[in-house]
Amino acid sequence: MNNSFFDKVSIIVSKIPYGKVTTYGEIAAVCGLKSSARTVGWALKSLKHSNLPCHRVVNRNGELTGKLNFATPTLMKELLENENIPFIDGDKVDLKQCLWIPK
DNA sequence: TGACTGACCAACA
DNA sequence: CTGTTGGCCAGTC
Repeated sequence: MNNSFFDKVSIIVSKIPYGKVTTYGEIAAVCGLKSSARTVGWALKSLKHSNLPCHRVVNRNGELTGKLNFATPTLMKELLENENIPFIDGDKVDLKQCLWIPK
C-alpha cells in the first residue's frame, strides 16, 4: 500500500456519495495538505483514468474547472445533472446544498 | 539537482 | 470586475 498523496485522494474521491460534490480545498485539507489544492488537481488528473467519480470534485467556487479535461467538455455537467445536483448560472454547482466533506 | 507544470486559492492593484 | 503574484506539493524533464 502506498502512502502517496495520490492514494489518499483516490480513497476520498471514491467515497463521495451520489448527489454530492466536494472541493479541491476540502480534499487537500483532509489529506493534510491544507494549502495545496493544486496537488489535488494533479492527483485528479491521474484519477481520471480510473473509475472514480472525479466529476464530483469542483473548485472552491463550485465551478467545473476540470470539465475541459474530461472526454467531452459537457460530460462533467451531464453526469452531475444526472445525479440531481443543482446548478447555478448553468455552470456552477450549488455547494450550499451539495457540498460533502469527507470524514 | 534545478526549473517547469498543473482540474487551486487567496490577497492585492 | 480583471490581471498579477505568491504559496503550496508532487511529478516530470
